[in-house]
Amino acid sequence: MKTEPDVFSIHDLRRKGRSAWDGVRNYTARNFMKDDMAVGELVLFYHSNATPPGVAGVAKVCSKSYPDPTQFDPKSEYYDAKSKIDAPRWWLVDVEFVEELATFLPLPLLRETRALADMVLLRKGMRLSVQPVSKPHFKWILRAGGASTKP
DNA sequence: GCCAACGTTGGC
DNA sequence: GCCAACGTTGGC
Repeated sequence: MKTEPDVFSIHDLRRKGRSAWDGVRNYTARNFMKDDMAVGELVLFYHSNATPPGVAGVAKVCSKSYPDPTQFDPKSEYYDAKSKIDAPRWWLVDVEFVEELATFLPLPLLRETRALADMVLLRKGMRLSVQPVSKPHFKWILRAGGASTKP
């Protein structure tokens, strides 16, 4: 899951403990949250639009998917007038803090790592803010980042 | 700040 | 259903 650290960083998640992953307004990313993420599943926490960008930590899915409440709030920047209470367009999950990586893994390092050559994150033009990570890639990142989390 | 890549919108 | 125009993401 990608987030801009200026907006919401791994430290913000550690401080809050858990957070609703609201504001996602891309259908493909939404579908992953709505249909594919199970409670207890581990998540890589990626800092985008940072210098450098990279994987900063580990989180965990801690709710089933439910409609993103910000879509119904006219005062929210994520308000969607086309969304109806009985037919929500946008869904999310809650995530909880697991750990910050002992070693931040910057994007250039990931790019030069052969074991990650076919990682979704590294594909040309990939912009999805919620995307799948294969088990081998996940394990490599936990190990390289000095994580204590077991996959 | 630039711009490539991609997604969405809306006219037809 | 097509596709041009536009908006957004996000690395650099």
